[in-house]
Amino acid sequence: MQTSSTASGICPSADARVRLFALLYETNARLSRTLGTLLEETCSLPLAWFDVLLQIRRAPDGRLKMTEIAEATVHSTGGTTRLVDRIEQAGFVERQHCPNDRRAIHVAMTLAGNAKLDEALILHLEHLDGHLTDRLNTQERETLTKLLSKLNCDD
Amino acid sequence: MQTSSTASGICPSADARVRLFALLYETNARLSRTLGTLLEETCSLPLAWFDVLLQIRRAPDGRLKMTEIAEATVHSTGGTTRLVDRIEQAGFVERQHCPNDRRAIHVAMTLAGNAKLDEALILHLEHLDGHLTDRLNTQERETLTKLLSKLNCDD
DNA sequence: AGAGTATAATTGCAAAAGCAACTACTTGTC
DNA sequence: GACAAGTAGTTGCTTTTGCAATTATACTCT
Repeated sequence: MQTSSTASGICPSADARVRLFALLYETNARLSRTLGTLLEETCSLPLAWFDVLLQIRRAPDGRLKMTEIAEATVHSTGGTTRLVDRIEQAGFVERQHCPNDRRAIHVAMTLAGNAKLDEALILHLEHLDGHLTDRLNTQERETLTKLLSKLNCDD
Repeated sequence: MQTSSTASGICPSADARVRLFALLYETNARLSRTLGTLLEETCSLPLAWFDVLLQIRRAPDGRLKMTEIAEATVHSTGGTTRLVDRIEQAGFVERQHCPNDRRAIHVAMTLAGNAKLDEALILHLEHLDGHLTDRLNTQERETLTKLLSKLNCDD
């Protein structure tokens, strides 16, 4: 089986690698959309906010700098500024001055943010039960995790 | 230092399923972003346009209705209308009246669209070589495809 | 055939996000 | 210590997108 060429009689749009990427793209879009709708409707929490709150909770010391949030959520720094603006305005996070570096800002969760995230995580787990756990068993989920991890490391 | 509450002792944000979803979300975001930048810079083709062109090429008869594009690309119908507007304005697709159903519209590729897609697919395959093929072997890619397919079927 | 419902696409409006320019601060070099 | 270069975050502007309302056409049931 010949590899990437084109023009040679193979149709690149049918290439297994192209289909795999498309599948990843589409699967994520579908899952994200249904989860986003669920969180929005039941919890009034946009998916992008959920993502930020989750990243902050995961951080070793419970807070992240703006650039770290941008990196973790795969947003531009400009987009992150305004995303955090909205979440802060809603009272779920707060900006704190960073003592070591006066340019930097620590973003930390508030009590309300923690409570909201707990609430959202329950919905998230229910959603995953209906879309992930019921379709892949534990072993399959572990395999998937391993494979995606390999793809996710940055160059 | 206390982990953020959650009453029961288990921290949902560390749950393997939650991490798997986050990994999918993030992996897709990263790959899409690098591909999008590449296509945009080298080929002047937004990733969303590429996706539409690819879906149309995949269609059995080389054209799709608006709703089918919306479904396939996981966009709203309103968003799709304007997305197709832009692609049409650039000359890569054209709207055709549907003889059976006067409400519906067939979207088909133009010669320029086909050429552009070919060009983009070459870049896409190069990108995949650097981000997919070099990290997962054939077997692993097949496994990943199988697992994602299970997740992708709609309810 | 006609009323009522369902479907296909579009449009107005508003929210969200990126890029590039900018400010403020830090670090490295001489 | 001062100047150059690098880094953190914000803002202006523009593009893209979704949601809800709208229009036009098709289907269904009596």
